[in-house]
Amino acid sequence: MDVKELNDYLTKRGIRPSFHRIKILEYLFMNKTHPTADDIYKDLVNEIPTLSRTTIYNTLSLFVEKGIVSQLIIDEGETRYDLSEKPHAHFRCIKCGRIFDIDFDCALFNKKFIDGNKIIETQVNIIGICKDCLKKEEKKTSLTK
Amino acid sequence: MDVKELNDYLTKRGIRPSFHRIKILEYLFMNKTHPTADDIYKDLVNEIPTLSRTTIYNTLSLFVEKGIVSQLIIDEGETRYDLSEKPHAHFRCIKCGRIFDIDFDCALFNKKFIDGNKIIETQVNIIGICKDCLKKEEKKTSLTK
DNA sequence: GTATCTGCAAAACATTTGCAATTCT
DNA sequence: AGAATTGCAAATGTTTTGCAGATAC
Repeated sequence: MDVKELNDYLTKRGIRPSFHRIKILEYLFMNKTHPTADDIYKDLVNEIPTLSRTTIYNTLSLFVEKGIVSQLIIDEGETRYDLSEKPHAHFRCIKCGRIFDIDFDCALFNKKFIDGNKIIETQVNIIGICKDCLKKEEKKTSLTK
Repeated sequence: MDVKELNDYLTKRGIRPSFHRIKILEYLFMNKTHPTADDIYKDLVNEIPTLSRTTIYNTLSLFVEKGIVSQLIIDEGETRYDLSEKPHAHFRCIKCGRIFDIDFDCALFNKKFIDGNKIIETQVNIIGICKDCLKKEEKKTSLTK
């Protein structure tokens, strides 16, 4: 996505395309790693030295409000952000801290109601040990033996 | 559950049953409302005036470590605590803020692995508007008309 | 009497807010 | 000019930490 496309992407969704907003949106398109506000800040501040955290927070909450970004509450103490795409599950590894998408289609994703309660969004968070960290543990164990 | 039972409950799980620990465990058995650390503190401090938040945090993390309590990450900025029972989904109402259990059996609850990644725990969080708040909204709408 | 438990006060975080400065039209 | 956007600095709220005092075995 080039700047013109990002510009249109925002305009179409009723968001004025300022320089910062385009940069943050571009970051989200390029880094589908469920970054925290601080992750985004730390990376972008190299490019835009005058950038402030407040702008990151302002922009992200605007994006959430307009529905182009969704909040992922999976860690204690910090919120992660994700471009809104088709619903999927998230896996968080307790060893390496990585969070990645899992292509799992929960029966709830298509439901509008459950027990009379209206569903807006369903988040499926899987906590565990990822493939890569499992391999590392295996190696350690076999060396110890 | 009386004090003796709570005492045994802790002892069996390798936790020394201090007065505070029993009180906090009792609270969790009696209030299955997914309280925050602060909820527990505010209620118990009436009974135990010298109680400190630190003790609540210490005790809860001990309980989590020993597996008798699980952490529920569903709200921004605060962790909720739950007696570990059979896996179920949680519903959070964005109007009234209430969080309650939903008896939904996600296919992931019984899985040990997904895509080669080891599953420790799966949390299913449904965000929406609860039955009661929907009714209130209906009333308002019909009055406005 | 030594280890454990508790609690205060301070620190450490992420996030929000008030307001002033800047930018855009 | 007037509205929207940005950014600093302070405030807020939750949780953690260091350490001292109390309690238990």
